[in-house]
Amino acid sequence: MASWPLEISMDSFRRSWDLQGESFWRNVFEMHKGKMQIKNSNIAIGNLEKIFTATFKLANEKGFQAMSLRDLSRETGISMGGLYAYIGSKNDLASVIEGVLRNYIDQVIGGLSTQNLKPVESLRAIVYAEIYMMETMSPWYYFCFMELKGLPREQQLQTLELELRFEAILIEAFRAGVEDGQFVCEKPELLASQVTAQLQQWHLKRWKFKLRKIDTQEYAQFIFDNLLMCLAYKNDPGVEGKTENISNEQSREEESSRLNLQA
Amino acid sequence: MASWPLEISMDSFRRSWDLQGESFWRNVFEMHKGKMQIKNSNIAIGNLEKIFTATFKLANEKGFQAMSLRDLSRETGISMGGLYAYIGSKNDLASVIEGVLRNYIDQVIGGLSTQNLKPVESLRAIVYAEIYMMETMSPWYYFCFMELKGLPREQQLQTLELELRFEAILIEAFRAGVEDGQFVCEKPELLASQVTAQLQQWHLKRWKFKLRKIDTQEYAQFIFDNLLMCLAYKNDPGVEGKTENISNEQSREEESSRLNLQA
DNA sequence: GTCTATACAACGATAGAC
DNA sequence: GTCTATCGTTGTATAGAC
Repeated sequence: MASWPLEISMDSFRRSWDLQGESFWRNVFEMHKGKMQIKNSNIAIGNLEKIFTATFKLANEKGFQAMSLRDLSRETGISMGGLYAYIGSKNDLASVIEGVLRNYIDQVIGGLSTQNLKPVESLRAIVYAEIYMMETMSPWYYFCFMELKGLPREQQLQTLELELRFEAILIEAFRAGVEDGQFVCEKPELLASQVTAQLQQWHLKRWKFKLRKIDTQEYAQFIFDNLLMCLAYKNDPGVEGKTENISNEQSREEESSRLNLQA
Repeated sequence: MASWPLEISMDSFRRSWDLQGESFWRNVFEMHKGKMQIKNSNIAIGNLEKIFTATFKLANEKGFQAMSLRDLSRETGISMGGLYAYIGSKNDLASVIEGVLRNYIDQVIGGLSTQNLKPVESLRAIVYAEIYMMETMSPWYYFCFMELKGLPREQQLQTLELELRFEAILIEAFRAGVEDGQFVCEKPELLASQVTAQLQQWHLKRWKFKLRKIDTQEYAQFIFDNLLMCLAYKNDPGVEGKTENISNEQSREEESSRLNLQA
């Protein structure tokens, strides 16, 4: 699979990682086709996308446990019996979603630590990659955060472990910068958890940023600038100062009778 | 009710706000005794505490929707029929919990804005008050965050509004400091949302801080110090520099067969 | 590969004895 | 004020026709 792009932009990230469109769903299909009865991939992929998308919509409106398979059947247009050709059980559906997301995250952050960048550039790459990843797979992240409790114990533990692994990469970048004399950092673990918290807001508090009209690029830039400030980093003016704000495409409007905390 | 204490410590906060013990539960009883059939307050208060505490335990283990009233009956030792003398319905129970917490938060942050402190001291007061509040009522906060989707639309909106109101208080303190020439702040709204995010971590990611042995005092101090750094605040050395870390009481150990993400 | 029809366990809620 | 017994509903899941 792709490695992490040197150029940092939403578009280049999407090109490198292929996180949407038909080939993305083909990947999802390949990842767990063993668990389903449908063999024809062309038919399966379309319905798989329908089922996952509908699950995100319903689970984000009222929660996965409160969502019934009758709801899911209505939303997808697939009958109750039909659904069971694609999923083993309701709980299995949630497990698969978590598995797919963690698999992708693993690949992305696996590609991060092998870079040979200077500490500042390394941090920039980490922050932007994570924000772009969360932007692209926002419903997946939100679902996994909110429904973690309902998953099997082992998946819960792996999720926590993944978060610690991500923070370890940040901490390593802090350490490298301190060694170079560029950073000052007394509590790297707390600073790393702060960065994680800010990143996760991008899917947890979408309503707030939509309300205040903050776009992806501006948010990533803010996190990065603030992180450097907390590391007491002083950059050479004009060489790699704050970059300009480039407004991205506007997010599509979606109206629904139910309050959607995610969109 | 009490006003916000000038002295900043966990103990003084608890003394001022009375957020635990019997008189706290008496307050909870008074707040919604209209909705329940039991008139004898001495009996009611004890069972009310049992019901709420058990709800937090079960909901934090598997989610409120996944928790059945039969689970709750088993955990509290009160029969199914008996429970309905204390709650109107299952959904009503969740609503009452949210209502009690928001009522207390309203009082605490209501007391914050009327203070006549210098900007730096005002921020310190806000950060510490919120952390102590979250520490004391941690299960309430966690429950309300995770179960917000399941509550009536109006309560969801009020929760979002409360969060914006809290951030408005932060932003006002930033503004006052900028006016005094003590702070530099280009994006007050984003900085405020960052502080909120960090504060909420204290109940959302308890497992992480427990693992890393971070106590309340250290965490609050870290948020405050970092906030001042993001505001480019330069303090007079020796006058109000970073305070020492005073380790608080160790949190009690709790073992359970289920993974508890909150404790 | 998709549907309708159905099994049956578990749920929230209530009535009425004590 | 608390319990046991039970109601009607809704849930997940499956069998078998097409």
